[in-house]
Amino acid sequence: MARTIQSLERAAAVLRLLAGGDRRLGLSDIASSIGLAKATTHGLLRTLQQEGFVEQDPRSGKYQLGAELLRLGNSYLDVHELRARALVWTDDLARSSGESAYLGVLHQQGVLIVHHVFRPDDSRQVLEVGAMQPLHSTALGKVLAAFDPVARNAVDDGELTAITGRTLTSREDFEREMVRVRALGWAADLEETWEGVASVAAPVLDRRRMPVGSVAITGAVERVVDDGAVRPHLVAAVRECARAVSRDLGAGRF
Amino acid sequence: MARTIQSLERAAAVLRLLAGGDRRLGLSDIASSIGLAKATTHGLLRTLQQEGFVEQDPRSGKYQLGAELLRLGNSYLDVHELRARALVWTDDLARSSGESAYLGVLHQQGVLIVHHVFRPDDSRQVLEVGAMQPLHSTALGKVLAAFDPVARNAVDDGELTAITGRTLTSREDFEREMVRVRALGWAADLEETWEGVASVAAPVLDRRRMPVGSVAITGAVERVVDDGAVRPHLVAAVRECARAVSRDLGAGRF
DNA sequence: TCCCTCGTTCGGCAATATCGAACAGAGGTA
DNA sequence: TACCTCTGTTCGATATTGCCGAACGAGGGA
Repeated sequence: MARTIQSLERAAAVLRLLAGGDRRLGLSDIASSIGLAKATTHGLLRTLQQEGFVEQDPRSGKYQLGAELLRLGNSYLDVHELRARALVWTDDLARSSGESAYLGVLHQQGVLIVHHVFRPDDSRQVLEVGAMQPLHSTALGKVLAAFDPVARNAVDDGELTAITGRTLTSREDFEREMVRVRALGWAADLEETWEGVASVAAPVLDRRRMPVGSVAITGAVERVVDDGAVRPHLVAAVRECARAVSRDLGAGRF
Repeated sequence: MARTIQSLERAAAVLRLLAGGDRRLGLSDIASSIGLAKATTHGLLRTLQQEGFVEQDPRSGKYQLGAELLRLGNSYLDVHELRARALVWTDDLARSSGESAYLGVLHQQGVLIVHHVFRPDDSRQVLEVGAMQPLHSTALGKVLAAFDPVARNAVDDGELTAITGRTLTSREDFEREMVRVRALGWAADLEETWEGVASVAAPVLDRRRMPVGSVAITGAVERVVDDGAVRPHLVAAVRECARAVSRDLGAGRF
């Protein structure tokens, strides 16, 4: 992994900057943020615009992400093998549990949601595919951190930021939780990421029994938790779904 | 729009190639498809991989799109002003019409779906956000082609490929349809894209009354069409939704 | 086993991206 | 209105940078 193409790295930095700042950015802001000359940044933006990766508001001249990224992101989902295998199983999981189901994979320092099945009722829900969630506070993330050394390293290198009052923030508590997750084979998030929301997750393993993602259900804490503990039938449903997907991927029987 | 950065254009071509071919591609295939030396292509792929835009299967060495694209595509949706304004209105549209609702924008030679509300029942549905649909056969596309000169040019430059037996394939028929859509202010797709499926769409206009997208509902032809014509209350619902979104964008009253 | 093809690395050439400075135009201020 | 200060954009010279041909090692198929 030696020589990389400078202009591509810089273009990627521009895209990531535009993805971070939640509204349009001006050329000068972008140039100074990345630390490049205005003319250089303009060249990058001009090309990215021609390719559809960024768009420019003709009125203000400011730049934002382009539609081509949405199209390519969708193509990524089409190719995603894990997601394809998990489609039917997560659908069943949402149906049988009555809660919304998620499929996540490790990406950079977080969990990337690659599939999301709405809770089977008429409530208004937003799709979270493509969104990132923290590793240390969510059930999806804990499972990955417990079984995937790469994910664990990402947690160790980062901060255990407190998102709610219940988020585990000390390294000792988190390590204890990791031991527990490994022993049980599943993880829970009891209002550690969102107030009033709990979730349960289990790992998906490939043919070499390495974790490639995790499956979870998420719902109001009153429905998911009973008397301080996650309802056993929900745990069983999540674990069975994860096992089914793993089996589809070629993992041996358990 | 003069000088563009060569390596960026080539990297974009690689990504587009990977998005087109629906499975993993080898380095040699990619290099010969784009018409570059293997070493050059490898440099592009190496950088794209480091940035997360492509991933390499360690077993076969083949390349596919990367997760970062999904994340960036999701960020694009977050910034999308039209989509943000349309969220509540399309939700109401799906609810009142009982069919699934779509919001599309012109992108390259097609319609890019930027929002999709499921039909309010328990049926299994796949989310189509990020997918592309043809301009000349869908209601979403016809509306754009009728009111947006850029979209019309895209249709004129392309082929009127027959997707079903009912797709309009002659330039004369299509021009007549355009006149009709402009006169009515809405468009229909009666099994011209999918067998057994019909849809109705109306344009969303910005403050300068230029079309920036279109809103549609789609459903089984038996439910949408009655005696050869689209049910009037569905047309009214779609047009009202489009007007509401347009008003939110600052378009004057009608 | 051989052999072909794969992905990868290396090094020299020159095409290419970079940068500073100057340009035009919009927005705001006095 | 006139000024001024930002904006995004273009231009041209420099040498840095990415490009390509060829060679390498490994894997799979016959």
